[in-house]
Amino acid sequence: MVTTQTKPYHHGDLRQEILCAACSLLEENNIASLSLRAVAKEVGVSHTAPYRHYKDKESLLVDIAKQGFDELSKDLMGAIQQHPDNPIEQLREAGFRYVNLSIKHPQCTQLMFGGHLPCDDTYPELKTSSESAFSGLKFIIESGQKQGQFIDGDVETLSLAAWAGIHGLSMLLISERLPDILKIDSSARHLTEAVTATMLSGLQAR
Amino acid sequence: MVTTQTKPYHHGDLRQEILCAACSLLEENNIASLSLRAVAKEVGVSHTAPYRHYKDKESLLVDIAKQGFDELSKDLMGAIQQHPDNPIEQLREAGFRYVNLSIKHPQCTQLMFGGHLPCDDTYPELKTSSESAFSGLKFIIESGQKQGQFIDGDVETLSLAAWAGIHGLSMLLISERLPDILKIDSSARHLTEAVTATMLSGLQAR
DNA sequence: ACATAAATGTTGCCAGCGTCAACATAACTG
DNA sequence: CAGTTATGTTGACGCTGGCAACATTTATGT
Repeated sequence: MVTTQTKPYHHGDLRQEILCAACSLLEENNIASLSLRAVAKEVGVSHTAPYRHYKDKESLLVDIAKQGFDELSKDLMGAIQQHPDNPIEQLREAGFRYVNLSIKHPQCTQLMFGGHLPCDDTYPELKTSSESAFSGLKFIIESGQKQGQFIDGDVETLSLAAWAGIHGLSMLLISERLPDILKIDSSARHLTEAVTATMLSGLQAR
Repeated sequence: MVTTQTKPYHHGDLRQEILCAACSLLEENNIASLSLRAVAKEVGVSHTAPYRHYKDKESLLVDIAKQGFDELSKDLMGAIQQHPDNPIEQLREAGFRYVNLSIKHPQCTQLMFGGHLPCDDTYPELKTSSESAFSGLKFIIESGQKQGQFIDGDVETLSLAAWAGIHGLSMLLISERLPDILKIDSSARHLTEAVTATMLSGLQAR
């Protein structure tokens, strides 16, 4: 009787609207200054309406972060599909996508990795989403090892090495703590190329 | 006439005590839940006393972060001195120290890199301290290039590649977002060794 | 159909926070 | 020793996250 199948009672899909507005407001400012009340006002509901859809502020933040991890997973899968059977190019492309996504949603990235959320099993769905992203990288490393293009060694550990390089660059770029000289002389793409190349060189069998 | 030379008026070096207490409380919980009022209570002064020494809460956070960068710089310098004229071992040791410091002060590390503070020229002393830490890494890379142990290339860019790898590992470790399997099977030291080795392999001339 | 329960949204309230203004006191300076 | 400055306190303000009580809309059972 309604347009979408899950359109609830009064407002329309308020949970989704809250999530969406929260993402916008988050990127417009930063995590610290994101208030549940501002989100409610943005959507046009009372300041306690969000509590009908999220237990507390943290639950909303978790949902935002989960969305970020899912988008990251999708991007990494895209990188794999873009270069079938070519782990080297897959890893290079994955690096670009990882960095690009971080730059596109810096505040969300900080939320995902900045220690703002508990990482134990309080939110199992968040853990699932984040580990799914990591498994994309693992797949690339494993493929490369099978094809003899990457060095042998524990898959988890080598994947972590690759992840660390890309992740570190992303975090440094959005932390804006890089020396000016790097910001002036080099674009993010150029720096990503350089970092990825170094990493690949360390991973490749020879 | 007094025990230390800079003991001011009523309290004793209140600024230092506030800074110290803030660091403790920060690591006991997290950035979000660190309140100026709690710091004041911890030190035993009224809730506005800190404003005589810090313009606002952010200024205090900046001071904490600056202290973190200075400690990092010192640690990296120590790594250089520990292995004179051996850039490879210097870089390996620097990696260990970087990761260890992050694990020792995870909340402070998040404060330093988590996008909680403005990174423009609002706080020049913070920028100075953070760039000083980076220059330690640059020195190692440059030495290695001069000795022919590291590949040629732009020093800034190669240093960034090294920094990214170490930094990424540190951030992933303290974000506690690593898959369980890595936490169970591997100690932080083991993971650091692996990541550093991969990075070194990518940097070394052959 | 209609009564009842469940889901959803609002109003009002509370404590805690950062911060400011006004005031109080201690230390330095002439 | 008077006056200025540095330091600390009290009280207030608006904002925040969150709870309780209430209102309204939708779903459900008979």
